[in-house]
Amino acid sequence: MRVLKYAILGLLEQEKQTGYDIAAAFKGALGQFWSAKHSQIYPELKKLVAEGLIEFETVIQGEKLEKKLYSLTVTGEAELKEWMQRLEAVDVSHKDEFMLKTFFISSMKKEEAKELFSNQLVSRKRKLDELMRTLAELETEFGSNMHFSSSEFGHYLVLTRAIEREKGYIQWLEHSLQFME
Amino acid sequence: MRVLKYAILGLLEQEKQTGYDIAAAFKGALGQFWSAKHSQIYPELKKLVAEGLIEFETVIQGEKLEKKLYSLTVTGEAELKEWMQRLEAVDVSHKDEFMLKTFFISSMKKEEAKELFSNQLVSRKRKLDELMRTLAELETEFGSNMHFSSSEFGHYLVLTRAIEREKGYIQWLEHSLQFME
DNA sequence: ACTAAACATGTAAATAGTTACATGTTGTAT
DNA sequence: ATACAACATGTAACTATTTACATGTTTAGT
Repeated sequence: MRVLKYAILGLLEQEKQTGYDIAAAFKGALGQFWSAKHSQIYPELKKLVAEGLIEFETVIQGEKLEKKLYSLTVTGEAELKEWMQRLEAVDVSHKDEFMLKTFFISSMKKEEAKELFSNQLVSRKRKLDELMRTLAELETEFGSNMHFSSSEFGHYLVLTRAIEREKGYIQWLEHSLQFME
Repeated sequence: MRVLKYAILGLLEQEKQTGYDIAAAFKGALGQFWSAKHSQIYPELKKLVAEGLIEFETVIQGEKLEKKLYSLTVTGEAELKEWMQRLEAVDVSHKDEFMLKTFFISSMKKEEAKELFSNQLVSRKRKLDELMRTLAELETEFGSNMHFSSSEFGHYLVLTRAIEREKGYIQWLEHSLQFME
């Protein structure tokens, strides 16, 4: 699949940046749906240079710190566009360890299950809170009338999706807890 | 993490079964949240036997087909219980290639984006339909008054979660399409 | 001046997961 | 009878991902 490849191409299309910057991007809203560690990013960058999809210029930061600013080549841009338009099948299993445990709920006592679900509910609510705060920041910075041509439209869509996802999860947890009385 | 290990232990706790049966289980509702191919399952079974968590008896099917019926050992059962009660942190990135594309929506023309979203909407609706049919089957087979002690309670919870997840995704897709006018 | 956090880049080793290779049996429908 | 789908089990090679090892610089705060 090489999804990381396209994640990097997409990030570089938005802006020239270093491997470190890419790793940082995965810590933001994007990280809700894709991420990679620097140990995977640096080798991938090397590979993409070898394939001619990206290139870099070395920039001196401060006195002597060499950093590599990567950017897309024409070929890289074309490959990104091709991937963006590809209509891929929805993949089935979004792995979720908590739901795996849920499937085996019959092997637990009712009180243990409640404990597990309550704990998950707390974590999910905390996460939702965090995401809502990020959205609020985005809205104060760029205004709340987002539209297709806003530079932050992708960011906005991803955040709203993450928020709705958490809300849905929370509702299901609460409903399931009620089911257990 | 060794999550597959626990998936297998959990399945074997429900019932003695073969590697093939385990692979089949991942094709059902469970597969919405965890799955593995037989090429990963068979070596893992071997490893779990070596670790003393499971054991098997060889059974002859028909004339000469040897199949291995695996079951939990006492140690295996204990390890499963320990994992079930563990309160793990919610992991951040549920990887989703479509949402990665969404993050890069600014690199697309409006019409391309609409096409992408419409296509995803169709796929998601189809998937929702499938899940709803599975739930209907479950309800005709076991009745619709599910409770904690129903043998199919885990199955039911997983299905309802998968359904709510798709509904949420669909709503977000529709809302986002409206946003693009 | 010092210190801690953030910036910056890599490699090595291990685990996890997918695709491809490889083989044979059994049950069901025609 | 025969053919096809489902049952059944494995290994090999490759790709993806994580954890650990390894090192050095710059910036901001005290």
